[in-house]
Amino acid sequence: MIEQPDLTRNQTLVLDKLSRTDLPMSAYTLLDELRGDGLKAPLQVYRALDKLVAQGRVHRLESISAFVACQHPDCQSHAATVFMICEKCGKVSEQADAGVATALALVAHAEGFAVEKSSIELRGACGKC
Amino acid sequence: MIEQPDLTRNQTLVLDKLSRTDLPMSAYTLLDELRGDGLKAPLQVYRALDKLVAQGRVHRLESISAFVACQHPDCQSHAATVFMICEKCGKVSEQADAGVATALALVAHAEGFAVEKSSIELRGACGKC
DNA sequence: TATCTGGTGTTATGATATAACGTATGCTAA
DNA sequence: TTAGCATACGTTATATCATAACACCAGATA
Repeated sequence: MIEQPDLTRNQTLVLDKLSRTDLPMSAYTLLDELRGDGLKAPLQVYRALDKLVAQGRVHRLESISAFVACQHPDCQSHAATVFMICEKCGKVSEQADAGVATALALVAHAEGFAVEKSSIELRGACGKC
Repeated sequence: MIEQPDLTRNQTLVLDKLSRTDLPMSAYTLLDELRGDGLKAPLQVYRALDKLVAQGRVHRLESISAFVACQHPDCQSHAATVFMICEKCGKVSEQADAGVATALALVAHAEGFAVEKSSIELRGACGKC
């Protein structure tokens, strides 16, 4: 288990905002929506996001430069998380999958590559769209 | 087979530059290195990159906002390409793997998700580092 | 010729992210 | 208690990545 420290005010604001939607948000959108709570500068948001991502409570979607709250209770325990990003409705589904993790581990091992982080993002249309 | 049209001058410059290194390059680094060849503005590079990426001759590494020349002769035929990016030496290895493709297809199918593009990037240390 | 398409060049701007600095707060150890 | 340290905060400025909008040109084609 990884320790989950208490969150600071800014971290709480950012995580709450992200948790109340199933859509990814950019750092600047977060900032705009949190101006009413006193946030004024990008760094306030980015610093909070850095911590939240490090703790695994938020994920960064590299392919769209946006952030989503983790949808899993115990995300830290998963090796490979697959994000499916719908191009139509924008919603994101997060799935941990052992088969994907195993297949990726095999590819990495064959190259002698030591994986530290992985980013697996599928773009397309979700079941509803 | 996908048709591979002749490249324009700007596209050729960009692809040649990328092909002469095994390191990924940002669009602005490419621009700087191609100023001697007459390129002056970011759009000249981005437009060339757009075409090359669409043709599969260049890949964009989402997690580092950089571009690499494709290392495969027939990349178009592969469903899932895994990029392993070394955090120490910066080199990138590109592997197409059927096991990964299959595992991802299963995850997507379980969600009813229709995949259009995939981005699979592993960060870590390569065999030499 | 007239027109269409796609590439080009250029200026300006938008979007994402970090550097650098000083301040405040809470903890720990002498 | 006080000194020192680590961490978060606030602020200004700046770096980095990417696109909008417009005019021009060259080749294809009807």
